[in-house]
Amino acid sequence: MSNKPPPDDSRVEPIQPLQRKTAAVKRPRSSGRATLQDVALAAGVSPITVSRALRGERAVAAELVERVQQAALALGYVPDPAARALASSRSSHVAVLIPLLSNALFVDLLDAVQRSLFPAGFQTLIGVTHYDPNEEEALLRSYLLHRPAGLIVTGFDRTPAAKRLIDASGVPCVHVMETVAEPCVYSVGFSQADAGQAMTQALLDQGLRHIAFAAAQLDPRSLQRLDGYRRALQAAGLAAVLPNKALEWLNPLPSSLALGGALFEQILREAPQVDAIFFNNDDLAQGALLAALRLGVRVPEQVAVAGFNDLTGSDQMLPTLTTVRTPRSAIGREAARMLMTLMRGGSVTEPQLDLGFEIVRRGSS
Amino acid sequence: MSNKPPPDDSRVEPIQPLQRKTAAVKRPRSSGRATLQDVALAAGVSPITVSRALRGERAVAAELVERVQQAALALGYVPDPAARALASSRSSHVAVLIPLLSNALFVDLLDAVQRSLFPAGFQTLIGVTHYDPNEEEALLRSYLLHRPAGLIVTGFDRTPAAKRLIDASGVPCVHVMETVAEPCVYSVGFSQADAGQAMTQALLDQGLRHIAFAAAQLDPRSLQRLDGYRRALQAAGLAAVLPNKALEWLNPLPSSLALGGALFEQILREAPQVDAIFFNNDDLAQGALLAALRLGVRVPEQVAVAGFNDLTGSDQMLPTLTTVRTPRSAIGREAARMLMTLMRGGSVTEPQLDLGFEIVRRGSS
DNA sequence: CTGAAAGCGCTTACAG
DNA sequence: CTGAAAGCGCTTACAG
Repeated sequence: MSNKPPPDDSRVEPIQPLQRKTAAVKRPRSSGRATLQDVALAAGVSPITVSRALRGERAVAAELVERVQQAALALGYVPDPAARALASSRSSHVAVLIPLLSNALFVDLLDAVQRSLFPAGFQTLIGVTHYDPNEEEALLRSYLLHRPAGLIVTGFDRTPAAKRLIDASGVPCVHVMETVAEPCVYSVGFSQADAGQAMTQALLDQGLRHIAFAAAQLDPRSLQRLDGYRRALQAAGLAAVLPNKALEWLNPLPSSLALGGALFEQILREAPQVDAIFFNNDDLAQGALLAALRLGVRVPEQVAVAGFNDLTGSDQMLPTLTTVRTPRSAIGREAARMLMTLMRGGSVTEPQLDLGFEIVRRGSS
Repeated sequence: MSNKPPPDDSRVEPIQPLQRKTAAVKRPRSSGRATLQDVALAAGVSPITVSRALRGERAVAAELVERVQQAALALGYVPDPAARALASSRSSHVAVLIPLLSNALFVDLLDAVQRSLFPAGFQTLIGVTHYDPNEEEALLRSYLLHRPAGLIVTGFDRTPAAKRLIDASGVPCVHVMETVAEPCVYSVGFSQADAGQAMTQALLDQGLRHIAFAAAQLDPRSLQRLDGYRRALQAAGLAAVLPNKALEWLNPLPSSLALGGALFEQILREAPQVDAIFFNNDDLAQGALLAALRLGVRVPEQVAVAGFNDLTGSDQMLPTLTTVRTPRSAIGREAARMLMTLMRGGSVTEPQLDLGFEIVRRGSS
């Protein structure tokens, strides 16, 4: 645990003059940690061989690998991430860009990513974009300076400059939450539009006919769900009966329980014929259910309510909330797995991974 | 190459002009980014001066600073974090260790930390300990290898080994959520015990006498709140009337709406004399309010309910939830500020920063 | 399959 | 106040 022996620079000093106890002379800058050099010395090989043996790169004689690993273990050697990053111009960081930390959806995603990446030796750098492409571009610019080993970004809605930054960096990148059929683009998610359509269809199948769609934030994925909603109405021949617009409440404010309650009241007031409301996110729907309790509106008898994502608490509401369960944990896990393959230089058999969704019918519809 | 390589070991060669200017025939490994060198060349100074001018370290002639900054700007120079970390054995990362990502409390904290640190050029590395000191120790071990510039950890409950790791690393460390009066320990938080006592006292002041305390997770801060609860009862002379134990429901499971509902039912069943329940976290209390609706128990007439933290949604419940508002965003912001002072080598005037709390009386009590 | 050399882009430590 | 030298601990690129 003491300082490692000074490097054996056989200087030109055959005759060692007095032992000038070099107390302050040449203080080592080293951190005291075992280095590649130390392991090499102990194993009786060159540092490069140690490097290769430990990384499992190229062919190294099995016997040497064994010896190196033993030495590394004995010395408690752990590679220095900074040195490695400098030499290879690639760090052990994975930057993850998500819109928001206050939406449980992304927290679940993040948690899953982290759980997969950390044990593999990757550190997660989290960037919050607040749904703003310009903020995302700035984050990207900043994180790319750190030469991340990989990148996970949310969706496909970004500035052209941001796209160029990603491409030019050559850093492997996986897109999450949506999938898109484009060559050389990796994505893990599900079809937001199909999910929106399926939920709407489920309400239609119950015999509901005046189905409103209420969304907040209005990010790209919200609008895709809206598309799905419209498709379902159209397919049911209802789009002609009532102009869609009359049944769509689109609010750009951030999603919240309070906003959901406000939207609920507004819809009942402005469109009393509505017999179901499909909220674009569970927090809105939960807020609506609470508002219904407050107002004495009976759900689902008077109006049915459905949400999206199956967030925590939705199964506790009164009534329990019908919703679309989205596989964000699986998305995080699979995205991490795909990214690791890419970072290793491997090839991915299924570059567009669709993990689907599930309609969860509960008490509110 | 053409030059004869010098004798393998510098045996005895005091005289050696040695002008091995290796021509740059080789392919450059450089990334193409502007380097310190480039800026130095452009500004007509040495690289060290550029380094110092840009970091604002030591005294550099104002005129040179100006010139260097211009050159850096013109070349779009941005320091390489890896090189900087390797040379200085200190990265631009700040590791933040929190128990959970699924508790909104910590998400708020994290968000505030990130907002303060990122603009100052620090990257946040997030570690989730799941309330497990051993997991925390492992994370610490791993993150410390990256030579973080700073550390933010939650509370004071950690393994002795983890404490030693922090101390030995010499990395500035700020503790959040609690404060403790110990020399050389930096903390930003509030008194969890005082908050527990104040909430209990507020219920007592309303004339409630059979106040139950219900907690999940049972992490150190939960238990401190329990202490405060006991102090309040004792001060009111109620501890003697009823043995405390009969009014305490302590469940080690993770906090959740569902668990809150279950605890609520259990308490009403097992202790019908209870006229108020103080839940250790808002999610439990919210679950209790939903259970009350389900069961037809009138809150607060039949039993009052109080929570802790004032999480999102508590003001939307039916009835709205009485709770303790905790300053986690301010804690994150101030912890980041304190840490930045420490990382700069500055001294902190108030090493134990108590940010207080606030009782929020609403409909449930 | 293995290694000597060079270099990644900074900062430290020492001198002047 | 400024700089030449050395070095941080790895990997790349080239040879053999």
